[in-house]
Amino acid sequence: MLTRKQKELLDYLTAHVEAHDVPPSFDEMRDALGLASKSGIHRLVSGLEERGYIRRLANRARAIEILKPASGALSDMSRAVAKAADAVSLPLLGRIAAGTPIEALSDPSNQLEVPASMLGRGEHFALEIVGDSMVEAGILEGDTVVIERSNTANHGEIVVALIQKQEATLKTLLKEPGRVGLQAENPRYETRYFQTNDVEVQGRLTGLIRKY
Amino acid sequence: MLTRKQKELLDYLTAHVEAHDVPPSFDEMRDALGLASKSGIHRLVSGLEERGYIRRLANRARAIEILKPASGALSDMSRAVAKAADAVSLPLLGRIAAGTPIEALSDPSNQLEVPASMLGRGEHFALEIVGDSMVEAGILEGDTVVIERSNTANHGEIVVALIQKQEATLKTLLKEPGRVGLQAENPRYETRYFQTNDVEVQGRLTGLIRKY
DNA sequence: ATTGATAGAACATTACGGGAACTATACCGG
DNA sequence: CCGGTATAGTTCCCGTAATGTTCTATCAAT
Repeated sequence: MLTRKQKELLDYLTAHVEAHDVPPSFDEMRDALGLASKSGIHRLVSGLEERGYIRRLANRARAIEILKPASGALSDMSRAVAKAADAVSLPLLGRIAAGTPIEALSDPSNQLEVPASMLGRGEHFALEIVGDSMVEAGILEGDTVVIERSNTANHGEIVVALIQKQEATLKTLLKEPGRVGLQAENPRYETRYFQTNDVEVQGRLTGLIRKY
Repeated sequence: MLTRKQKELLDYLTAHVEAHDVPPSFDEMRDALGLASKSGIHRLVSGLEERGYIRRLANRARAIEILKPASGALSDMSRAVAKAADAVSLPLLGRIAAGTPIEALSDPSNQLEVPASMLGRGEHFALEIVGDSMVEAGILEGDTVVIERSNTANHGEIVVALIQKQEATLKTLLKEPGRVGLQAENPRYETRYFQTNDVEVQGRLTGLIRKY
């Protein structure tokens, strides 16, 4: 319902009221959002009012009342604590390699903590890398990759592909007319080509985590 | 009640709002469903509105409100669990490359969320990689490395080393009698050797995070 | 041919940023 | 109460980018 900037302002408003019991002035909002002019703030405030998140009195200083607080807002005290919890737990589904299907590992205890910033939209899961077929792309054996579930991908993206409904592998996707290629990032492996129907994209690579 | 595509879009909408607190734009929806044009999205959105699953303001960016969330959203095995997990916020101190000192970047806003499991006991910080001197170790330009502050390290470990109190670099540490070597993991760079006193270990590599 | 579903592009509208002029309110001293 | 002044809020302009809407072409299936 809100644009990014509107949400940003609402977050700030909520936090400011919690901290000071008084809504901020336009200039304070301008500084808080890093703008150089108040006019932009005015528009954002109008947008929030239009959408019913705040109510205000015209021409009155600091006359903003918050009707629907920002959902993610926390009080200043709890913010410091909660800052450490901005991560998400993903299911570690198993291991993946060239040539073998994903070992099912639906043990629910296998969860991986992932920084929330690594996630895009949609559903994600994690896989542990086996083998060296992607070393040239900086993906080593033992690394954990974060996959965003998706049944489409663009040419050149690294994807989890299911070949003929049997073999799952992490490769660079090559979309060509009438066929698709799965390219290993290692000169010792050859690119394999398949009929478009034989390759099913299960997800695309979103992040990588390695522990030393 | 819904077509397959409509349900797919509603699932995505629900997930996006849950994750970002902000509805997606038409372009984001287009990408998420793997379409090449926004016109299809427009029709799906209209369908959802007509059937009462969402409400929206005409001509307003991201002005979609979900009335009936997708119920099956949680059923998928690979859905991200939106619960807080143990993570820690580390200061992103700057960037590091072979040959240049760390660019000071003490902007406190540059914080990186890191899964707690990646950390050891001591103090940690993060650095962004510049250059390709460690590609053979799977460390690429743009990656973020997690460093545990330490002034000692073992032979063969990858460390942040300060050379002659001037130049900071990420290299493999070679401890030899009477001297130390700093080895790039790239055949195009030579291993450099220094007097033991000229090389100061600032920390050792603990983890690596990459976002695609 | 007809229908349905996109792709593609053109077009319209909104969002956002900076700047400045202007108005309204609060406050202060006479 | 009055004027002066500082603070706060409003409105307009411009320009650019992002976003939303609409139309036509295309293609596949019937």
